[in-house]
Amino acid sequence: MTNDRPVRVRFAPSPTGMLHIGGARTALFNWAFARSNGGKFILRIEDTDTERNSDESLQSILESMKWLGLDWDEGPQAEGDFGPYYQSQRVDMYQAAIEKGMGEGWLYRCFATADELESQREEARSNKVNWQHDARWRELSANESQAKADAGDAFVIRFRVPVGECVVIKDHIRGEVKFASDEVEDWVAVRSNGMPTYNFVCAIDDSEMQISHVIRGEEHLVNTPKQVMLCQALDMPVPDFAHVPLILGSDGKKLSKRTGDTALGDYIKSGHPDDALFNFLCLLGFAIDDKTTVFSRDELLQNFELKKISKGGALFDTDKLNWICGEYIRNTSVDDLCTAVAPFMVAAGYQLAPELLAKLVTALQPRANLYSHFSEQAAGLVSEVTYDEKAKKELSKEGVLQYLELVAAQLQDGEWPPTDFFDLVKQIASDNEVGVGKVMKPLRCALTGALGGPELADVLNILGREQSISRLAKAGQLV
RNA sequence: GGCCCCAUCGUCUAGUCUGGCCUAGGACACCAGGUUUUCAUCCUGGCAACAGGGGUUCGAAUCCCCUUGGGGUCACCA
Repeated sequence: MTNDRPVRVRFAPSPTGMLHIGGARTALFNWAFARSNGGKFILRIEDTDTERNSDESLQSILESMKWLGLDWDEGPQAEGDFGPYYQSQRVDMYQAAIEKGMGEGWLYRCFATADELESQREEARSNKVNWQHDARWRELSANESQAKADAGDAFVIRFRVPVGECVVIKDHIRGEVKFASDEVEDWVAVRSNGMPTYNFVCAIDDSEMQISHVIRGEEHLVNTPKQVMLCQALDMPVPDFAHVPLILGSDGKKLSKRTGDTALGDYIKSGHPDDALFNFLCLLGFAIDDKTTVFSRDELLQNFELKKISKGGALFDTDKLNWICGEYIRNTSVDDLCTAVAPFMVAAGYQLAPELLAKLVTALQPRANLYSHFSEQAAGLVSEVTYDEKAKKELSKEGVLQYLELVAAQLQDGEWPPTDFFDLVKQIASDNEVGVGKVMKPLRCALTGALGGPELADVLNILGREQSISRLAKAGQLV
Protein backbone atom coordinates (compact mmCIF):
# COMPACT_ATOMS: atom_id res chain seq x y z
CA MET A 1 0.00 0.00 0.00
CA THR A 2 2.82 2.40 0.76
CA ASN A 3 4.70 3.73 -2.18
CA ASP A 4 8.46 3.65 -1.92
CA ARG A 5 9.18 7.08 -3.29
CA PRO A 6 11.09 9.56 -1.16
CA VAL A 7 8.64 11.34 1.11
CA ARG A 8 7.59 14.70 -0.31
CA VAL A 9 4.42 16.28 0.99
CA ARG A 10 2.86 19.65 0.46
CA PHE A 11 0.49 22.08 2.04
CA ALA A 12 -1.25 24.15 -0.61
CA PRO A 13 -3.26 27.07 0.74
CA SER A 14 -4.92 29.60 -1.47
CA PRO A 15 -4.26 33.18 -0.39
CA THR A 16 -7.88 34.24 -0.17
CA GLY A 17 -8.11 34.66 3.58
CA MET A 18 -6.44 33.91 6.88
CA LEU A 19 -5.12 30.45 7.69
CA HIS A 20 -8.09 28.39 8.85
CA ILE A 21 -7.72 26.30 11.98
CA GLY A 22 -8.50 23.19 9.92
CA GLY A 23 -5.91 24.16 7.35
CA ALA A 24 -3.41 24.67 10.13
CA ARG A 25 -3.99 21.13 11.37
CA THR A 26 -3.67 19.74 7.85
CA ALA A 27 -0.40 21.63 7.47
CA LEU A 28 0.72 20.29 10.82
CA PHE A 29 0.05 16.68 9.84
CA ASN A 30 1.93 17.19 6.57
CA TRP A 31 4.82 18.71 8.45
CA ALA A 32 4.85 15.92 11.02
CA PHE A 33 4.78 13.27 8.33
CA ALA A 34 7.68 14.85 6.46
CA ARG A 35 9.75 15.46 9.58
CA SER A 36 9.18 12.00 11.03
CA ASN A 37 10.13 10.31 7.77
CA GLY A 38 13.12 12.38 6.75
CA GLY A 39 11.09 13.83 3.89
CA LYS A 40 10.50 17.27 2.48
CA PHE A 41 7.65 19.60 3.37
CA ILE A 42 6.65 21.87 0.53
CA LEU A 43 4.51 24.98 0.65
CA ARG A 44 2.72 25.72 -2.59
CA ILE A 45 0.52 28.73 -3.14
CA GLU A 46 -2.67 28.01 -5.04
CA ASP A 47 -3.39 31.39 -6.49
CA THR A 48 -5.36 30.53 -9.61
CA ASP A 49 -8.37 32.50 -8.42
CA THR A 50 -7.04 35.87 -9.47
CA GLU A 51 -10.23 37.60 -8.34
CA ARG A 52 -9.85 36.74 -4.68
CA ASN A 53 -6.11 36.52 -4.09
CA SER A 54 -4.44 39.03 -1.87
CA ASP A 55 -0.89 39.56 -0.75
CA GLU A 56 -2.16 40.40 2.70
CA SER A 57 -3.69 36.94 3.00
CA LEU A 58 -0.51 35.32 1.78
CA GLN A 59 1.62 37.15 4.34
CA SER A 60 -0.71 36.30 7.19
CA ILE A 61 -0.73 32.63 6.19
CA LEU A 62 3.06 32.53 6.13
CA GLU A 63 3.17 34.21 9.53
CA SER A 64 0.71 31.78 11.02
CA MET A 65 2.69 28.83 9.71
CA LYS A 66 5.87 30.17 11.25
CA TRP A 67 4.15 30.92 14.53
CA LEU A 68 3.03 27.28 14.75
CA GLY A 69 6.60 26.20 14.05
CA LEU A 70 5.82 24.59 10.70
CA ASP A 71 8.91 25.34 8.68
CA TRP A 72 8.92 24.35 5.01
CA ASP A 73 11.79 23.11 2.88
CA GLU A 74 10.57 24.43 -0.43
CA GLY A 75 8.18 27.24 -1.26
CA PRO A 76 7.95 30.99 -0.77
CA GLN A 77 11.05 32.33 0.99
CA ALA A 78 12.75 28.95 0.47
CA GLU A 79 14.71 27.67 -2.50
CA GLY A 80 13.81 24.40 -4.18
CA ASP A 81 14.34 22.40 -7.34
CA PHE A 82 10.67 22.07 -8.18
CA GLY A 83 9.61 25.71 -8.39
CA PRO A 84 8.07 28.01 -9.01
CA TYR A 85 5.86 27.43 -5.99
CA TYR A 86 3.17 29.90 -6.98
CA GLN A 87 0.68 28.42 -9.38
CA SER A 88 0.25 31.76 -11.07
CA GLN A 89 3.87 31.37 -12.19
CA ARG A 90 3.42 27.88 -13.57
CA VAL A 91 1.01 28.62 -16.39
CA ASP A 92 3.47 27.45 -19.05
CA MET A 93 3.41 23.94 -17.63
CA TYR A 94 -0.35 23.95 -17.50
CA GLN A 95 -0.49 25.23 -21.07
CA ALA A 96 1.61 22.32 -22.25
CA ALA A 97 -0.75 19.90 -20.55
CA ILE A 98 -3.76 21.62 -22.07
CA GLU A 99 -2.31 21.32 -25.55
CA LYS A 100 -1.49 17.69 -24.96
CA GLY A 101 -4.99 17.00 -23.76
CA MET A 102 -6.61 18.77 -26.68
CA GLY A 103 -4.35 16.95 -29.10
CA GLU A 104 -5.02 13.56 -27.56
CA GLY A 105 -8.69 14.24 -27.15
CA TRP A 106 -9.10 13.85 -23.39
CA LEU A 107 -9.85 17.54 -23.17
CA TYR A 108 -12.57 19.18 -25.23
CA ARG A 109 -14.18 22.57 -25.61
CA CYS A 110 -17.61 23.11 -24.15
CA PHE A 111 -19.53 26.09 -25.49
CA ALA A 112 -22.34 26.06 -22.95
CA THR A 113 -22.47 29.36 -21.07
CA ALA A 114 -22.50 29.68 -17.32
CA ASP A 115 -26.06 31.05 -17.46
CA GLU A 116 -27.24 28.13 -19.58
CA LEU A 117 -25.78 25.65 -17.14
CA GLU A 118 -27.22 27.44 -14.16
CA SER A 119 -30.75 27.32 -15.57
CA GLN A 120 -30.31 23.63 -16.39
CA ARG A 121 -29.26 23.01 -12.82
CA GLU A 122 -32.18 25.01 -11.55
CA GLU A 123 -34.57 22.93 -13.62
CA ALA A 124 -33.01 19.69 -12.40
CA ARG A 125 -33.42 20.88 -8.83
CA SER A 126 -37.06 21.79 -9.23
CA ASN A 127 -37.78 18.45 -10.91
CA LYS A 128 -35.85 16.70 -8.15
CA VAL A 129 -33.70 15.04 -10.74
CA ASN A 130 -29.99 14.57 -10.38
CA TRP A 131 -28.03 17.16 -12.25
CA GLN A 132 -25.77 15.81 -14.95
CA HIS A 133 -23.46 18.02 -16.88
CA ASP A 134 -24.46 19.20 -20.31
CA ALA A 135 -22.88 16.65 -22.66
CA ARG A 136 -23.91 18.36 -25.90
CA TRP A 137 -20.38 19.41 -26.75
CA ARG A 138 -18.62 16.24 -25.75
CA GLU A 139 -18.78 14.65 -29.16
CA LEU A 140 -18.28 17.72 -31.30
CA SER A 141 -15.62 17.04 -33.93
CA ALA A 142 -12.24 18.69 -33.53
CA ASN A 143 -12.75 20.69 -36.70
CA GLU A 144 -16.16 22.05 -35.68
CA SER A 145 -14.86 22.83 -32.25
CA GLN A 146 -11.90 24.69 -33.67
CA ALA A 147 -14.15 26.56 -36.06
CA LYS A 148 -16.42 27.78 -33.28
CA ALA A 149 -13.43 28.83 -31.23
CA ASP A 150 -11.97 30.69 -34.22
CA ALA A 151 -15.31 32.40 -34.70
CA GLY A 152 -14.88 33.83 -31.21
CA ASP A 153 -17.44 31.74 -29.33
CA ALA A 154 -16.64 31.58 -25.63
CA PHE A 155 -15.86 28.17 -24.19
CA VAL A 156 -14.45 26.29 -21.24
CA ILE A 157 -12.34 23.17 -21.57
CA ARG A 158 -13.64 20.02 -19.94
CA PHE A 159 -12.00 16.76 -19.09
CA ARG A 160 -13.45 13.83 -21.01
CA VAL A 161 -14.12 11.34 -18.20
CA PRO A 162 -13.81 7.76 -19.47
CA VAL A 163 -16.96 5.65 -19.46
CA GLY A 164 -17.37 2.57 -17.31
CA GLU A 165 -14.16 2.68 -15.35
CA CYS A 166 -13.50 2.21 -11.67
CA VAL A 167 -11.05 4.58 -10.03
CA VAL A 168 -9.36 3.24 -6.92
CA ILE A 169 -7.75 5.65 -4.51
CA LYS A 170 -5.08 4.56 -2.09
CA ASP A 171 -5.82 6.36 1.13
CA HIS A 172 -3.64 5.80 4.18
CA ILE A 173 -6.41 6.70 6.58
CA ARG A 174 -9.40 5.08 4.88
CA GLY A 175 -7.97 2.22 2.87
CA GLU A 176 -9.05 1.87 -0.74
CA VAL A 177 -11.85 4.14 -1.84
CA LYS A 178 -13.57 3.34 -5.11
CA PHE A 179 -15.44 5.60 -7.47
CA ALA A 180 -17.29 4.69 -10.65
CA SER A 181 -16.09 7.02 -13.38
CA ASP A 182 -19.68 7.30 -14.59
CA GLU A 183 -20.46 9.19 -11.37
CA VAL A 184 -17.84 11.79 -12.19
CA GLU A 185 -18.89 14.64 -14.45
CA ASP A 186 -16.83 16.10 -17.26
CA TRP A 187 -15.36 18.72 -15.00
CA VAL A 188 -14.08 22.11 -16.09
CA ALA A 189 -10.32 22.05 -16.49
CA VAL A 190 -9.87 25.51 -18.01
CA ARG A 191 -12.07 28.53 -17.42
CA SER A 192 -13.32 30.70 -20.24
CA ASN A 193 -10.69 33.26 -19.27
CA GLY A 194 -8.00 30.69 -20.01
CA MET A 195 -7.02 30.08 -16.41
CA PRO A 196 -6.98 26.40 -15.45
CA THR A 197 -8.98 25.28 -12.43
CA TYR A 198 -7.95 23.83 -9.11
CA ASN A 199 -8.38 20.15 -9.98
CA PHE A 200 -6.30 20.56 -13.09
CA VAL A 201 -3.35 22.43 -11.65
CA CYS A 202 -3.38 20.63 -8.34
CA ALA A 203 -2.92 17.20 -9.90
CA ILE A 204 -0.30 18.43 -12.35
CA ASP A 205 1.69 20.18 -9.64
CA ASP A 206 1.52 17.23 -7.28
CA SER A 207 2.97 15.07 -10.03
CA GLU A 208 5.52 17.62 -11.24
CA MET A 209 6.70 18.30 -7.72
CA GLN A 210 6.97 14.56 -7.13
CA ILE A 211 4.64 14.65 -4.18
CA SER A 212 4.55 11.18 -2.67
CA HIS A 213 1.62 11.65 -0.29
CA VAL A 214 -1.22 14.10 -0.58
CA ILE A 215 -2.44 14.78 2.96
CA ARG A 216 -5.46 17.06 2.91
CA GLY A 217 -8.93 17.61 4.29
CA GLU A 218 -11.68 15.09 3.76
CA GLU A 219 -13.71 17.58 1.74
CA HIS A 220 -11.29 16.87 -1.11
CA LEU A 221 -11.99 13.17 -1.20
CA VAL A 222 -14.60 13.53 -3.92
CA ASN A 223 -12.17 15.54 -6.05
CA THR A 224 -9.61 12.82 -5.95
CA PRO A 225 -10.93 10.62 -8.78
CA LYS A 226 -10.79 13.65 -11.09
CA GLN A 227 -7.19 14.27 -10.21
CA VAL A 228 -6.24 10.61 -10.49
CA MET A 229 -7.81 10.33 -13.94
CA LEU A 230 -5.92 13.40 -15.06
CA CYS A 231 -2.63 11.94 -13.88
CA GLN A 232 -3.42 8.77 -15.76
CA ALA A 233 -4.26 10.71 -18.92
CA LEU A 234 -0.96 12.55 -18.65
CA ASP A 235 0.85 9.33 -17.81
CA MET A 236 2.16 10.93 -14.66
CA PRO A 237 2.66 9.28 -11.26
CA VAL A 238 -0.33 9.18 -8.91
CA PRO A 239 0.46 10.05 -5.30
CA ASP A 240 -0.85 8.19 -2.27
CA PHE A 241 -3.52 10.02 -0.34
CA ALA A 242 -4.52 10.62 3.25
CA HIS A 243 -7.79 12.44 3.74
CA VAL A 244 -7.95 13.76 7.27
CA PRO A 245 -11.30 14.19 9.00
CA LEU A 246 -12.85 17.60 9.31
CA ILE A 247 -12.76 19.76 12.41
CA LEU A 248 -16.34 20.41 13.42
CA GLY A 249 -17.83 23.31 15.32
CA SER A 250 -19.99 22.86 18.40
CA ASP A 251 -22.94 22.36 16.02
CA GLY A 252 -21.31 19.23 14.59
CA LYS A 253 -20.84 20.83 11.19
CA LYS A 254 -17.70 21.93 9.43
CA LEU A 255 -16.09 24.54 11.68
CA SER A 256 -17.41 27.94 10.71
CA LYS A 257 -17.44 31.44 12.08
CA ARG A 258 -20.87 30.86 13.53
CA THR A 259 -19.53 28.65 16.30
CA GLY A 260 -16.26 30.36 17.14
CA ASP A 261 -13.02 31.72 15.79
CA THR A 262 -11.87 29.87 12.71
CA ALA A 263 -8.63 31.64 11.89
CA LEU A 264 -5.41 30.63 13.56
CA GLY A 265 -4.57 34.31 13.79
CA ASP A 266 -7.49 34.86 16.16
CA TYR A 267 -6.01 32.34 18.57
CA ILE A 268 -2.62 33.98 18.33
CA LYS A 269 -4.12 37.36 19.11
CA SER A 270 -6.06 36.11 22.08
CA GLY A 271 -2.88 34.84 23.69
CA HIS A 272 -2.78 31.08 23.18
CA PRO A 273 0.72 29.62 23.67
CA ASP A 274 2.01 28.24 20.37
CA ASP A 275 3.10 24.88 21.76
CA ALA A 276 -0.26 24.44 23.44
CA LEU A 277 -2.21 25.14 20.28
CA PHE A 278 0.10 22.84 18.36
CA ASN A 279 -0.52 20.09 20.91
CA PHE A 280 -4.26 20.67 20.90
CA LEU A 281 -4.51 20.61 17.11
CA CYS A 282 -2.75 17.23 17.11
CA LEU A 283 -5.29 15.91 19.58
CA LEU A 284 -8.10 16.60 17.15
CA GLY A 285 -8.11 13.30 15.32
CA PHE A 286 -4.86 11.87 16.57
CA ALA A 287 -3.52 10.16 19.67
CA ILE A 288 -0.06 8.89 20.46
CA ASP A 289 -1.35 6.11 22.70
CA ASP A 290 -4.00 5.42 25.32
CA LYS A 291 -2.49 7.71 27.97
CA THR A 292 -0.52 10.61 26.57
CA THR A 293 -2.33 13.92 26.24
CA VAL A 294 0.36 16.53 26.64
CA PHE A 295 3.38 16.01 24.43
CA SER A 296 6.17 17.91 22.74
CA ARG A 297 6.92 18.27 19.06
CA ASP A 298 9.70 15.69 19.40
CA GLU A 299 7.40 13.19 21.05
CA LEU A 300 4.94 13.69 18.23
CA LEU A 301 7.59 13.11 15.58
CA GLN A 302 8.72 9.93 17.27
CA ASN A 303 5.20 8.59 17.25
CA PHE A 304 3.54 10.05 14.19
CA GLU A 305 1.90 7.70 11.72
CA LEU A 306 -0.78 8.45 9.17
CA LYS A 307 -2.74 5.40 10.14
CA LYS A 308 -3.05 6.72 13.68
CA ILE A 309 -5.20 9.56 12.40
CA SER A 310 -8.82 8.83 13.16
CA LYS A 311 -11.50 8.68 10.50
CA GLY A 312 -14.35 10.57 12.10
CA GLY A 313 -14.68 14.33 12.42
CA ALA A 314 -13.70 15.96 15.70
CA LEU A 315 -15.59 18.68 17.54
CA PHE A 316 -13.48 21.67 18.45
CA ASP A 317 -13.61 21.70 22.25
CA THR A 318 -12.63 25.09 23.65
CA ASP A 319 -12.72 23.77 27.23
CA LYS A 320 -9.95 21.34 26.48
CA LEU A 321 -8.00 23.93 24.53
CA ASN A 322 -8.20 26.22 27.54
CA TRP A 323 -7.05 23.52 29.86
CA ILE A 324 -4.09 22.54 27.74
CA CYS A 325 -3.05 26.17 27.41
CA GLY A 326 -3.04 26.38 31.21
CA GLU A 327 -0.94 23.23 31.41
CA TYR A 328 1.68 24.79 29.16
CA ILE A 329 1.68 28.05 31.04
CA ARG A 330 2.19 26.28 34.33
CA ASN A 331 5.10 24.35 32.84
CA THR A 332 6.84 27.38 31.39
CA SER A 333 9.67 29.11 33.24
CA VAL A 334 8.97 32.57 34.60
CA ASP A 335 11.63 34.03 32.32
CA ASP A 336 10.07 32.60 29.20
CA LEU A 337 6.62 33.57 30.36
CA CYS A 338 7.72 37.15 30.88
CA THR A 339 8.94 37.28 27.31
CA ALA A 340 5.69 35.82 26.01
CA VAL A 341 3.48 38.01 28.15
CA ALA A 342 5.32 41.31 27.67
CA PRO A 343 3.63 42.22 24.36
CA PHE A 344 0.22 41.69 25.93
CA MET A 345 1.15 43.99 28.80
CA VAL A 346 2.22 46.66 26.36
CA ALA A 347 -0.98 46.22 24.38
CA ALA A 348 -2.95 46.70 27.60
CA GLY A 349 -1.07 49.94 28.22
CA TYR A 350 1.20 48.81 31.05
CA GLN A 351 4.85 49.78 31.11
CA LEU A 352 6.35 47.45 33.67
CA ALA A 353 9.91 47.17 34.91
CA PRO A 354 11.30 43.64 34.34
CA GLU A 355 11.41 42.88 38.08
CA LEU A 356 7.80 43.89 38.55
CA LEU A 357 6.71 41.87 35.51
CA ALA A 358 8.47 38.82 36.92
CA LYS A 359 6.73 39.22 40.28
CA LEU A 360 3.40 39.59 38.55
CA VAL A 361 3.92 36.60 36.29
CA THR A 362 4.96 34.42 39.20
CA ALA A 363 1.87 35.35 41.18
CA LEU A 364 -0.52 34.90 38.27
CA GLN A 365 0.97 31.78 36.69
CA PRO A 366 -1.29 29.25 38.45
CA ARG A 367 -4.45 31.03 37.41
CA ALA A 368 -3.80 31.96 33.79
CA ASN A 369 -4.67 29.95 30.72
CA LEU A 370 -3.75 32.54 28.11
CA TYR A 371 -1.02 35.12 27.87
CA SER A 372 -3.72 37.76 27.76
CA HIS A 373 -5.00 36.65 31.16
CA PHE A 374 -1.88 38.11 32.74
CA SER A 375 -2.63 41.59 31.53
CA GLU A 376 -6.31 41.24 32.37
CA GLN A 377 -5.60 40.10 35.92
CA ALA A 378 -2.86 42.64 36.39
CA ALA A 379 -5.50 45.36 36.31
CA GLY A 380 -5.95 45.99 40.03
CA LEU A 381 -2.32 45.33 40.82
CA VAL A 382 -0.33 47.63 38.59
CA SER A 383 -2.98 50.26 38.03
CA GLU A 384 -5.49 52.10 40.20
CA VAL A 385 -7.57 49.82 42.40
CA THR A 386 -11.32 49.65 41.95
CA TYR A 387 -13.59 47.87 44.38
CA ASP A 388 -16.23 45.49 43.11
CA GLU A 389 -19.57 45.05 44.89
CA LYS A 390 -18.54 42.02 46.91
CA ALA A 391 -15.40 43.76 48.06
CA LYS A 392 -17.36 46.80 49.20
CA LYS A 393 -19.73 44.59 51.10
CA GLU A 394 -16.86 42.79 52.77
CA LEU A 395 -15.24 46.05 53.75
CA SER A 396 -18.43 47.32 55.29
CA LYS A 397 -18.48 44.55 57.86
CA GLU A 398 -17.98 45.32 61.50
CA GLY A 399 -14.50 45.63 62.93
CA VAL A 400 -12.83 45.77 59.56
CA LEU A 401 -11.30 49.18 60.05
CA GLN A 402 -9.27 48.23 63.10
CA TYR A 403 -7.81 45.20 61.35
CA LEU A 404 -6.72 47.31 58.40
CA GLU A 405 -5.13 49.81 60.73
CA LEU A 406 -3.37 47.13 62.72
CA VAL A 407 -1.91 45.56 59.59
CA ALA A 408 -0.94 48.94 58.15
CA ALA A 409 0.89 49.75 61.36
CA GLN A 410 2.79 46.48 61.17
CA LEU A 411 3.78 47.08 57.56
CA GLN A 412 5.07 50.54 58.32
CA ASP A 413 8.41 49.34 59.58
CA GLY A 414 10.48 46.22 59.35
CA GLU A 415 11.64 44.08 56.52
CA TRP A 416 10.27 44.52 53.02
CA PRO A 417 8.84 42.43 51.58
CA PRO A 418 7.66 41.00 54.88
CA THR A 419 8.81 37.41 55.28
CA ASP A 420 6.31 36.47 57.95
CA PHE A 421 3.24 38.24 56.69
CA PHE A 422 0.91 35.31 57.22
CA ASP A 423 2.09 34.89 60.82
CA LEU A 424 1.47 38.54 61.38
CA VAL A 425 -2.11 38.25 60.23
CA LYS A 426 -2.65 35.14 62.31
CA GLN A 427 -1.36 37.00 65.34
CA ILE A 428 -3.80 39.86 64.80
CA ALA A 429 -6.64 37.40 64.38
CA SER A 430 -5.86 35.54 67.55
CA ASP A 431 -5.34 38.77 69.51
CA ASN A 432 -8.88 39.72 68.53
CA GLU A 433 -10.20 36.23 69.03
CA VAL A 434 -11.48 35.80 65.47
CA GLY A 435 -10.66 33.39 62.63
CA VAL A 436 -7.87 34.23 60.22
CA GLY A 437 -10.39 34.70 57.43
CA LYS A 438 -12.03 37.57 59.29
CA VAL A 439 -8.86 39.55 58.86
CA MET A 440 -7.64 38.12 55.55
CA LYS A 441 -10.77 38.75 53.56
CA PRO A 442 -11.13 42.48 54.19
CA LEU A 443 -7.40 42.84 53.86
CA ARG A 444 -7.52 41.25 50.43
CA CYS A 445 -10.43 43.43 49.42
CA ALA A 446 -8.65 46.54 50.58
CA LEU A 447 -5.49 45.66 48.68
CA THR A 448 -6.91 44.27 45.45
CA GLY A 449 -10.51 45.41 45.32
CA ALA A 450 -11.75 41.87 44.87
CA LEU A 451 -12.42 38.72 46.86
CA GLY A 452 -10.27 36.38 44.79
CA GLY A 453 -6.74 36.58 43.52
CA PRO A 454 -3.15 35.64 44.11
CA GLU A 455 -1.45 35.04 47.45
CA LEU A 456 -1.56 38.19 49.54
CA ALA A 457 2.15 38.01 50.22
CA ASP A 458 2.66 38.17 46.44
CA VAL A 459 0.25 41.06 46.21
CA LEU A 460 2.20 43.05 48.80
CA ASN A 461 5.39 42.28 46.98
CA ILE A 462 3.92 43.56 43.72
CA LEU A 463 2.37 46.66 45.22
CA GLY A 464 5.33 47.70 47.32
CA ARG A 465 5.27 49.11 50.85
CA GLU A 466 4.03 52.57 50.06
CA GLN A 467 1.22 51.52 47.76
CA SER A 468 0.12 48.76 50.14
CA ILE A 469 -0.20 51.09 53.06
CA SER A 470 -1.95 53.75 51.07
CA ARG A 471 -4.48 51.25 49.78
CA LEU A 472 -5.22 50.12 53.33
CA ALA A 473 -5.78 53.72 54.27
CA LYS A 474 -7.92 54.41 51.24
CA ALA A 475 -10.08 51.38 51.92
CA GLY A 476 -10.34 52.48 55.52
CA GLN A 477 -11.92 55.71 54.37
CA LEU A 478 -14.46 53.76 52.36
CA VAL A 479 -15.50 52.03 55.55
C1' G B 1 -31.81 13.36 -3.57
C1' G B 2 -27.06 10.88 -6.17
C1' C B 3 -22.15 9.65 -4.89
C1' C B 4 -18.47 9.30 -1.00
C1' C B 5 -16.86 9.10 4.18
C1' C B 6 -17.87 8.00 9.23
C1' A B 7 -20.15 5.75 13.96
C1' U B 8 -16.73 3.67 21.66
C1' C B 9 -18.50 8.07 27.89
C1' G B 10 -21.54 15.06 26.91
C1' U B 11 -16.39 16.08 24.24
C1' C B 12 -11.25 14.31 22.35
C1' U B 13 -9.70 9.45 22.16
C1' A B 14 -7.17 3.95 23.34
C1' G B 15 -8.78 -0.76 21.89
C1' U B 16 -10.91 -2.48 15.58
C1' C B 17 -6.56 -4.01 10.58
C1' U B 18 -3.99 -9.08 13.33
C1' G B 19 -11.64 -11.64 17.41
C1' G B 20 -10.19 -13.95 23.61
C1' C B 21 -5.66 -10.21 28.07
C1' C B 22 -12.15 -5.21 27.85
C1' U B 23 -15.51 -6.33 34.35
C1' A B 24 -13.91 -1.21 27.76
C1' G B 25 -8.40 2.43 29.59
C1' G B 26 -6.86 7.75 29.57
C1' A B 27 -7.90 13.10 29.12
C1' C B 28 -11.42 17.50 29.12
C1' A B 29 -15.98 18.89 31.25
C1' C B 30 -19.16 17.86 35.37
C1' C B 31 -20.03 16.24 40.66
C1' A B 32 -18.06 15.15 45.71
C1' G B 33 -14.09 15.38 49.21
C1' G B 34 -8.95 17.13 50.74
C1' U B 35 -4.87 21.01 50.87
C1' U B 36 -5.08 26.56 50.92
C1' U B 37 -6.23 33.33 53.80
C1' U B 38 -9.75 33.74 48.88
C1' C B 39 -10.02 32.35 43.68
C1' A B 40 -6.99 29.37 41.04
C1' U B 41 -3.35 25.54 41.22
C1' C B 42 -2.53 20.75 43.34
C1' C B 43 -4.24 15.72 45.35
C1' U B 44 -8.19 11.82 46.01
C1' G B 45 -12.71 9.75 44.53
C1' G B 46 -17.31 9.58 41.52
C1' C B 47 -20.58 9.90 37.20
C1' A B 48 -20.50 8.36 32.20
C1' A B 49 -19.90 4.83 26.09
C1' C B 50 -19.17 -0.05 22.33
C1' A B 51 -26.15 3.49 17.72
C1' G B 52 -29.93 -0.72 16.65
C1' G B 53 -30.88 -5.50 14.44
C1' G B 54 -29.29 -9.83 12.19
C1' G B 55 -25.41 -13.21 11.09
C1' U B 56 -20.14 -15.88 11.37
C1' U B 57 -17.64 -18.04 15.77
C1' C B 58 -16.48 -22.00 21.42
C1' G B 59 -15.93 -16.58 21.90
C1' A B 60 -17.49 -10.07 18.69
C1' A B 61 -16.39 -3.15 20.60
C1' U B 62 -13.30 -5.89 17.06
C1' C B 63 -15.26 -9.80 10.97
C1' C B 64 -19.88 -9.72 7.35
C1' C B 65 -24.90 -7.79 6.04
C1' C B 66 -29.05 -4.54 6.85
C1' U B 67 -31.20 -0.37 9.32
C1' U B 68 -30.64 4.20 11.66
C1' G B 69 -27.88 8.44 12.58
C1' G B 70 -24.11 12.15 11.43
C1' G B 71 -20.81 14.48 7.97
C1' G B 72 -18.71 15.79 3.13
C1' U B 73 -19.65 16.90 -1.91
C1' C B 74 -22.53 17.88 -6.22
C1' A B 75 -19.22 26.01 -9.16
C1' C B 76 -15.86 28.74 -14.99
C1' C B 77 -13.90 28.41 -5.39
C1' A B 78 -10.08 25.94 -3.63
